[in-house]
Amino acid sequence: MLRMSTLFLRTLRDDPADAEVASHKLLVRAGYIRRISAGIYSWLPLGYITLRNVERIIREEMDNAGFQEVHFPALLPKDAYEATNRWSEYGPDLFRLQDRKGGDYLLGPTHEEMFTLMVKGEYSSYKDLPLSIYQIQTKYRDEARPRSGIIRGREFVMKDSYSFDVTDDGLEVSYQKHRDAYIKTFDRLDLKYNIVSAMAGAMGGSKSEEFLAPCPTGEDTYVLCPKCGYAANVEAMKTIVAPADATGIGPIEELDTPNTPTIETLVDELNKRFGGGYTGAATLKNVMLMADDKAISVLVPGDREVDLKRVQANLAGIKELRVFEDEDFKKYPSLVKGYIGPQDAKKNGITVYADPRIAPGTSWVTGANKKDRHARNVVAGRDFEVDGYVEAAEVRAGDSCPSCATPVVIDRAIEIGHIFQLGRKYAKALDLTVLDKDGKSQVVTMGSYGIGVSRAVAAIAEQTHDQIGLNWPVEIAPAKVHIVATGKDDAIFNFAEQLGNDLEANGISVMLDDRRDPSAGVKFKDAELIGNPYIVVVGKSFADGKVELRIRKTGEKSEIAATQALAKIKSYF
RNA sequence: CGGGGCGUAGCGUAGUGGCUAGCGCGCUUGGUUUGGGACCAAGAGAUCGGGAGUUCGAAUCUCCCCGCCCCGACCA
Repeated sequence: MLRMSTLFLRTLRDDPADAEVASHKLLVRAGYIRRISAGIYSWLPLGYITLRNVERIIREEMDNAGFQEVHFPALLPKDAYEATNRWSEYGPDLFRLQDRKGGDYLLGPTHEEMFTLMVKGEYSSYKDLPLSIYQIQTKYRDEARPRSGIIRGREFVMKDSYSFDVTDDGLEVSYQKHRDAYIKTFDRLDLKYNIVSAMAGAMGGSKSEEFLAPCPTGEDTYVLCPKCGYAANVEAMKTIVAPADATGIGPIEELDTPNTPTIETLVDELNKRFGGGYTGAATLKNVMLMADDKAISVLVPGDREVDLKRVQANLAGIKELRVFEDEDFKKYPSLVKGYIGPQDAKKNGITVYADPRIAPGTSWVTGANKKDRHARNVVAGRDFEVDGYVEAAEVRAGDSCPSCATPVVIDRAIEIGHIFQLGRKYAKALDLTVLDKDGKSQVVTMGSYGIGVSRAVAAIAEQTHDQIGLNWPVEIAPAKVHIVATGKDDAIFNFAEQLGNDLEANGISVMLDDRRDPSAGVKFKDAELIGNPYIVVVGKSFADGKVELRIRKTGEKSEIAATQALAKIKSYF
């Protein structure tokens, strides 16, 4: 039983000055966490109990799914990370340090390498697979910008699992098992979430889905179809456009368009000249990009910006992608800034990628590759060829759902889980092979699956809190029942103590406010701030043999005979 | 890394060159209170982020450094 008279806890009346989001403010005010440094937090008793409750649920669901728990150090030698190139590729996000002999070490940001090596050390036969193992570990990433309290820290707790299979089909099965386990886990954590398709990105591999907990303060944006439920990360959103019929469209017509280097000026000029009807969407924008020192051109409708993240996520193997700078234009003198069109791209040897909206047969107004000149009736596939289609244009609310064409909405969320089919990248790099039935060596295929444990605490707080404080689900709260004893009558405190003991004897965790000094108001405010789901007030009506029951979530209050309290509360669980 | 803001007691803050750095919360002691963050009285608690400089005099002005927050870039 948590007795508030001795609990290591100080609640704060004011919001901390360095907190912006609700979970951060409330977790600090209610005495769950304290900041140590940017993105690094300590857990006080209430916070640590809550964190362990979340861990417990995750652990139970992983164990139920047949995954086995192991544990790695956070402090690791660099060797394995050199084999997969991540010692250099991970860049400044990696916490690096040296031992007294000058040997290089790191604080693990994620543990694919170590798990791969662990399995390599023990197993060498197809008969041993499939295997899924996991750990709950503190991870370290020297984030460029930690933010939002515990939502994005430099030290955080993660549950990471890894699956090992011989075949692609086996990987698919392991992946589905994890997906199912995640659904059970997040349901038990009482989180609202969407499963969205994502891009595998830096982790390598193919299929990937994110579990996103919708929340206005979340830092991920994703696309959601209100009708069919299609959900996708913005990078992974697909654009479906039917090819157009260009048979009636006349030949290219070059126009004298002085001083129209931007889409706005061009549209104004076109409308002046042709009596209206032109919008930015009718123009074709040629955005020049540098992709790892290679110049590429990306075509998007003029009313949309290029989303670099989408381009990068959809073009395999590009490490760095940036827009052209003046220096780059100097290297390509034939490109007339503001008047570039795709018609001459072949001459310039530039690879042209187009957003799917630039479908074959669509007709555009675009640059004529001469200063102050544009061209209209420029038809894709007739007047220019594209080397490839790539999702490039920014995604907007109202864009068509790729599966049912309903206008989608864009929502914000916290990423609480991410599951990947990694494939053989790590196994190959670290030479994890098993012998198959025929005695032939096979490279193992892997999946990797993460849940942000400490982040989940914040996400739950974000989704459940209200104006007056935290408001935990029963399984997460520091205690299921919060007993508030008010007044100064010893009989009240004795009864509260007895009720607490009885509840605990029945397996119901209790926090007891047995402080003698604070006024009733202070105790009520604290109870509400701390956010345990059931509050029992033993106070002024105790003289009439009654106590008050409150349900934190609904605000519902009721009086009940003190002698009935135990039975009544037991019936809640 | 670019832009913006901030750093004064455990927390929230006032203080734009002047005397002993002020207030609220919290904390200690005594008293009065006791169902919605009580009241009275007396206290403890601050090298004003650090260093250098300007000045008769610096929390306050200048320079350098450090730290924190927000937006962006970046990021399982």
